[in-house]
Amino acid sequence: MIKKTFSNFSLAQIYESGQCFRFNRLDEYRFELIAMGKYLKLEQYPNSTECSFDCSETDFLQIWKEYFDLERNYELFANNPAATGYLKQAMNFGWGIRILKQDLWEMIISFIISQQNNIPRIKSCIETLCTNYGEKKQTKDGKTYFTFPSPKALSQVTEEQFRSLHFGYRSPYLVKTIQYILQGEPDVSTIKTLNYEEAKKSLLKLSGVGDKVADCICLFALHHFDAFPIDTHIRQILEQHYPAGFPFEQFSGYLGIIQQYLFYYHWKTK
DNA sequence: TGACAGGTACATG
DNA sequence: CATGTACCTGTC
Repeated sequence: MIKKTFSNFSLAQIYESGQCFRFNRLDEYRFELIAMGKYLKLEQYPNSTECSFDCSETDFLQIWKEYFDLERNYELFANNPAATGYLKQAMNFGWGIRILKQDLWEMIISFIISQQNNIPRIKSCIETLCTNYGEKKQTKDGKTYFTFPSPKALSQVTEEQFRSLHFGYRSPYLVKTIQYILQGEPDVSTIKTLNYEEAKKSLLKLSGVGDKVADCICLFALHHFDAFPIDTHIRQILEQHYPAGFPFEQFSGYLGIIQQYLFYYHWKTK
């Protein structure tokens, strides 16, 4: 266990913000995460700035520091004078949210599954994928877990098989997208080098990826902070609280974080 | 029972 | 281009 201290960092809020589907709560202050081929246990007592990572110092520095976006100063955003009213409340409420930097391939598949779907079912679908097609591994405590399946592993799955695993109408989207990516059209490693607009354009070529899913992928995998995914919740917020229009231009460079504050606040207070 | 859940593809005008 | 609609499935 290594312990680190941060400001603007809350495991509970990150967990509840719903950006990661393989982040689970074990009890009030303990969480588990399966990501980047690893199993990570985390602990943070309520209202504590200290967080424990059950991993080596090397893994912390090479993987988790970037994954949890720990180098970024989230305080700066709160000091924007344009942050007033509902947004100000949302920022104060979600003070500990970080934008995770998750695996691109995993986010493409996960957010295709996420459409017209609720979080428990999204999670269950993804776990089904992992247990059926992921790599079986063991933690140092002997606990079994499954990594997120590779493109090659998923290329064997037919539409009928996806349907039998309860993916519903998303099944053909998955089959096509997996095929496109395996053929390198678009090329996933190239997408990582593109700017926001180009990356989004590229992602929109995939089947089952529309405006909202593309923005989620841009934000949660590529860290394009100008991506502002508009889903049903955000649409409601904009209609209710910003009928004259939301001042997007005031938050250039961190619109994605603003989106998460708004989403989380609305989600938790609905 | 039917609406709804972090939408998208496809068909029309 | 903009609007309308079908679509799997589980839960309340």
